[in-house]
Amino acid sequence: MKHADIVQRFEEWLKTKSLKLTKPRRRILDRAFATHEHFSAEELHAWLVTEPGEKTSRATVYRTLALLQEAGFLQALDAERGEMVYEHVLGHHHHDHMLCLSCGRIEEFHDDRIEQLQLEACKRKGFELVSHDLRLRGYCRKCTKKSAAVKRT
Amino acid sequence: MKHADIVQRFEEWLKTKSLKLTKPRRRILDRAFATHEHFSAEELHAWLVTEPGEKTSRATVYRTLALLQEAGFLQALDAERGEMVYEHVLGHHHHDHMLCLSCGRIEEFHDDRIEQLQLEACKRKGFELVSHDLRLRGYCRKCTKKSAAVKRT
DNA sequence: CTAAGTGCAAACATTTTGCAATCCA
DNA sequence: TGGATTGCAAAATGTTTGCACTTAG
Repeated sequence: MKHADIVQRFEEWLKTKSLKLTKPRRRILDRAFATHEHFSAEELHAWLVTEPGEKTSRATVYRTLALLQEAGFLQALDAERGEMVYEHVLGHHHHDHMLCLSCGRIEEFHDDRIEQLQLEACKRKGFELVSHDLRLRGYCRKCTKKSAAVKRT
Repeated sequence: MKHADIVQRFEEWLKTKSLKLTKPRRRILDRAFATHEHFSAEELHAWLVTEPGEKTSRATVYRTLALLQEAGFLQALDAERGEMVYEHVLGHHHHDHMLCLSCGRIEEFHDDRIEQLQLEACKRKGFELVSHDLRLRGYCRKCTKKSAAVKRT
């Protein structure tokens, strides 16, 4: 999806709530979608402070990230580093996460069969599923290799 | 497993670390295993303050819960209520969680096939799995019924 | 014009930590 | 006796909020 479309969609969503697409919101939206990595509110704020442009307060960053989540543009993920990290949702498929305990890398994966089994489990328990998240903790390929190399030494 | 055994095991584990089974630790252990529900550090502390017995500080509760986790007696779970909740691990099988968005209820479920598929996903990605947690968010049977009843009204 | 939005700093909430006093093997 | 432990209060941390001023439409 083109960035202009994203901006337009956000503006439309805001309109339905009688909210405005202000300059700070616009800047936050732009910057959030300019990265394709996971990022935290604090990181995003740091970027905005560092990079040239209008000043944007931490408070507005947090408030706008909340709006972007509510609007379904971003999703928050607790990657267990003490702060939430965000990722794009718009135009992306659902996926789960592998968290590397060594380097902090966040890897994405997906398996429809797992999702299917989740639904079955819900049916068994009479649970009406809204959302889920599956986090696998361990060591990514790179870190596994590195540690094997150390052992060999 | 009998409580006396749990106490003994904890004492042994502590010994391997040159740590002592003190009265506060003992009291925290006892109380933590006296409930079969999920509980938070704050709740546990409140129980200890309310119920008759030696005084126990919040700090010691947090510190001891950390030890019990490290020893593999308890597991922390982020049930998304702003504080960690704990559950027994000793003598219990692994399970995942369903979190009711309406009443906060935490339901447990398990499916070996899901675990198997997780392992497969890890193999595909070259990820060395250490642990995982799967959280399903939605509405439990009770709350689903209740909301259906409201609609009917 | 005026509801909505902003920055700032203070407030929050949970958890952690420094430290002097205390305990116990 | 000395390392481990405790309680207390202060600190840490990520996030939220109250408020007076500003802005968008």
